[in-house]
Amino acid sequence: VDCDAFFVQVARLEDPEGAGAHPLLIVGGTPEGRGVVTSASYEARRFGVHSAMSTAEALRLCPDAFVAPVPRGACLSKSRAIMQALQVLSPVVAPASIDEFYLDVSGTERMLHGEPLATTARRIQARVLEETSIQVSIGGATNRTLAKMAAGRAKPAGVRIVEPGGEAAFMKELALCDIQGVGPTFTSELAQRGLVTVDDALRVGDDWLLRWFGRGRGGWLARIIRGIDTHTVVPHETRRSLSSENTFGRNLSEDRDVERELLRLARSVATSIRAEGLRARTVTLKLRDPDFTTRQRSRTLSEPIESDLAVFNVARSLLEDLRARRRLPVRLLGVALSGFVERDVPRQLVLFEDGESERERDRKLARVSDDLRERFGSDGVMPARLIESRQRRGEDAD
DNA sequence: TCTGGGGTCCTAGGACCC
DNA sequence: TCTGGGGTCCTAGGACCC
Repeated sequence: VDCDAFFVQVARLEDPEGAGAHPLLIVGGTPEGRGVVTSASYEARRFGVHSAMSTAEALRLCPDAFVAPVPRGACLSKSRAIMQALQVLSPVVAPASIDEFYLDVSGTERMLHGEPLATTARRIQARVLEETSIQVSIGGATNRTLAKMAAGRAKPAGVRIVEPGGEAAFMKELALCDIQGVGPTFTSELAQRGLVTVDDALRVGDDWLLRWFGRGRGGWLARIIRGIDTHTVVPHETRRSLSSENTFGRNLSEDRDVERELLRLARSVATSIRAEGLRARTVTLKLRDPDFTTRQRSRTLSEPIESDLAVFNVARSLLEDLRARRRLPVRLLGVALSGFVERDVPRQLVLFEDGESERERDRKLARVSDDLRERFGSDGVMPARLIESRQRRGEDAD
């Protein structure tokens, strides 16, 4: 189940007079043309506008377009609402991203008196629209990757079913770059060997695919071009990482500003993992220089952490490492956490404090401030240095 | 007024262990 | 009178997806 131009639909629901009133709509970036397109209306796409393109370029192609910011919070809650609607309709639902969901409906044939899958799909589609006002397209197949590609071919507002046994015939319609998992790099490597369509790859034979692209990629390709895919729909996949990053309006050159933004990001990711009841062992810092060079550095601790302070301290030390190698103004900063442990698992006793291990005091402070923010809003409590920076900007800070 | 912010998975090399 | 074979964990980078 794949939402049609999800961000565009949500932006329109959120702002009917603005985004909702403009057929030519770009979501993402600013009207001045900074940033990139997250999603564009189908009308705007006719001008060649597509997601990930810079908004400046999109506006050159489609000068009359209305530019709306990404309604991030509304998208998240809408996504959850769709998830809930789907869970009523299908025994197994797995979200694949904010706007796509896989449903395993095998075993429901008897309950549905053997109705065709397309009929079930139409009903799900109508139901989601009714409950969430979001229009979706649905693809059906005997495996996940084909269902996804079928949904893509059904857009907008369509249903496409690949019947059992029809997998290979469906794949023959496609170019290799249409296959999910074949991106720009693989596409051009394939083209260098003269392979553009699925038919080309079938003709050349598995031996050559394996020889040219290796056991991993070549073997995967040989299977997928016949419609063979072994992914199953697993309902509750556990989170692997959680991150927060920001590209600044202008590059930061003052160390003080860089540290302050790092503190914001560290607080944001740490707050999120606490909300999910997790602790993390690995902290990754991401840094983008003005020339768009992107560098990362990560550190895995012997003990998992969850407090703002511990995450910030590790991130700051990683930042120092990176900035020691190349010290330029900062375009982007990001902090990611991974290597999660459930908070409820008992903690290993720390034998040697290494200066980066978290103290009970830090955890308590973090949880108390979570509580205060829940009761008094996100500004209910914050580090002094963030308050100072607001005061300098003349904002109210009670 | 080029180039966002989330993610997942894979690979390769090195440290380290038995 | 050189340096096996098996494994895990970690880091960094990259491809890919929405």
